[in-house]
Amino acid sequence: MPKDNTVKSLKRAIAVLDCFSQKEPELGVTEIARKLDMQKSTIFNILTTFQESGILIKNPSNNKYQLGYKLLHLSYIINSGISIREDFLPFMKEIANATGEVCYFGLLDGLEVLYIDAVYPMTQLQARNILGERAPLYCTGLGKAMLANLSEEQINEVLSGPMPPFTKCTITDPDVLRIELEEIRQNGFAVDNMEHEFGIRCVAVPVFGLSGKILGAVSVSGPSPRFDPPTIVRTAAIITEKLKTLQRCY
Amino acid sequence: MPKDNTVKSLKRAIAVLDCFSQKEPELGVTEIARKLDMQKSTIFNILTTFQESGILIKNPSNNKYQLGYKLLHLSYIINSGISIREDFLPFMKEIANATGEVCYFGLLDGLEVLYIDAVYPMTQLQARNILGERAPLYCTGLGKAMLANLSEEQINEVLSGPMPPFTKCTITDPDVLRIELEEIRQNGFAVDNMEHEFGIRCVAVPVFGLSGKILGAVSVSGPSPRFDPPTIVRTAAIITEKLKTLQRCY
DNA sequence: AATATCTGTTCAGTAATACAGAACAGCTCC
DNA sequence: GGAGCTGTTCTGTATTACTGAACAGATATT
Repeated sequence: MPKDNTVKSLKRAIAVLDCFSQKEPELGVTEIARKLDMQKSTIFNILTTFQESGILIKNPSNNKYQLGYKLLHLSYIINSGISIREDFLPFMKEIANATGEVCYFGLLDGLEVLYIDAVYPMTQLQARNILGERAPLYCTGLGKAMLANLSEEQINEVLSGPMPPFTKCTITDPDVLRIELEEIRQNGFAVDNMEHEFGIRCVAVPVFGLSGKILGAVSVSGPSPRFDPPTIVRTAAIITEKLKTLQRCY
Repeated sequence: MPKDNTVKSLKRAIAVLDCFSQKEPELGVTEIARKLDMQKSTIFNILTTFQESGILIKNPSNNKYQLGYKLLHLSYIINSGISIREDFLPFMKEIANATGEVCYFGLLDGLEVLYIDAVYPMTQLQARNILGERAPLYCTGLGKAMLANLSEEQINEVLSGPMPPFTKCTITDPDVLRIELEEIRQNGFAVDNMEHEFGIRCVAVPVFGLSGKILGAVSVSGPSPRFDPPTIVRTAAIITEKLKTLQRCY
């Protein structure tokens, strides 16, 4: 039996943190205990510790917990360290203004899309912050652009996992997706045809690091009526062209 | 000996997280062990566990660790839950445009300022994101506006703690600060006279919750030449006036 | 209004495990 | 080539985290 060098009680505590989501931002002791199939008292001790340190906040009115401001601060430290974010910002502004649509930039994190930034064209109002949002690889433009450039092994892992349909356009058949991934590699861009959000089409171009490995992707998305096939091809060309002008060091 | 209901190994792990800062975003095993006066192997196990779960990332080139993207995601969940943020946004835009200077909004978190948002006037380019940044209470406009409205006990705690000077204008004498806090209470606004950043003046107005407790503050700041005493008073009046129009539910 | 059934909380004993400490390995710099 | 760093591995022991049951407070039900 090899040693695994991990602190198991810490693993349990992190599992507790992972219970919180946008849909369930507030959870109680029993709720979490049921989710993780653990003892109430165990969860209670973990929650108390997290609360004392500011990682969780306890709502006194209903005794439920939510993620605390300390996490916001930790995230700020990361954010100020993501230099790639600032490098891409002017570049994204150009794309947003050249296309007149929203431009997204996402990184590959594990086997998920991690949204880093959204830039709106001058004509649109800047909306909410999306830094830190996540989305699956199989049904988003950014995701498919990255997925197509992963190893066969990683692709299998994604395609063999659960792929719940987000809209009636979501591609849930692994074989159909495999064919599309080949097309993406040949074209150099991926298209999301309302697969993640109905009525929204999206074109995404992969971004590679200097080592040749996939880093992330840049996309432009908007209402489907404005995104007919010719527009899609033209938009992909614009992004690809602008990407070439970008000096990077990753 | 009363039970404390906390998981001590988790406390240690959180202490490890707290070692990371903007100045030291990357730390090694020995470095952390020295900081916390703990065994190297203990830190190693904690770091390994954090890394496996994505909370920390290990840089393979130098074996140092940094905060990972999972924290970014957790912070995103919080962010989308801070409704006060969106409530204040249009209001801050009005102030930024009415004064032509940057408008800040911060919450009181513990005994520190937690920056929530910065809005730049139309004439200035939006700069970096500051959500999650922190600053002390004793030497910032936002901080002093809040500090003046805390309990005597909390004020003592801040004034008796270390108050390192950020600039040559930073007020480090508790007695001088006490007099100023009284002025702030009477005037209804606080002034930061280059105490945190040299050359930058700032006017801040406190924001109270419905219960009457201090929640945070709103400030306007800019280069000192533009912020002479009459301008400061006028700016404070603008913020106060706009604040009255804000319907809140906190 | 009284009971039932949820919550969150406390506590003591035991089984698990986290940590100390030493030894090893890989690296850089003298 | 060795001396000083790193990070990593490993084992025994003492700490302590978890189990499980009992209690308390709130809410819902009858």
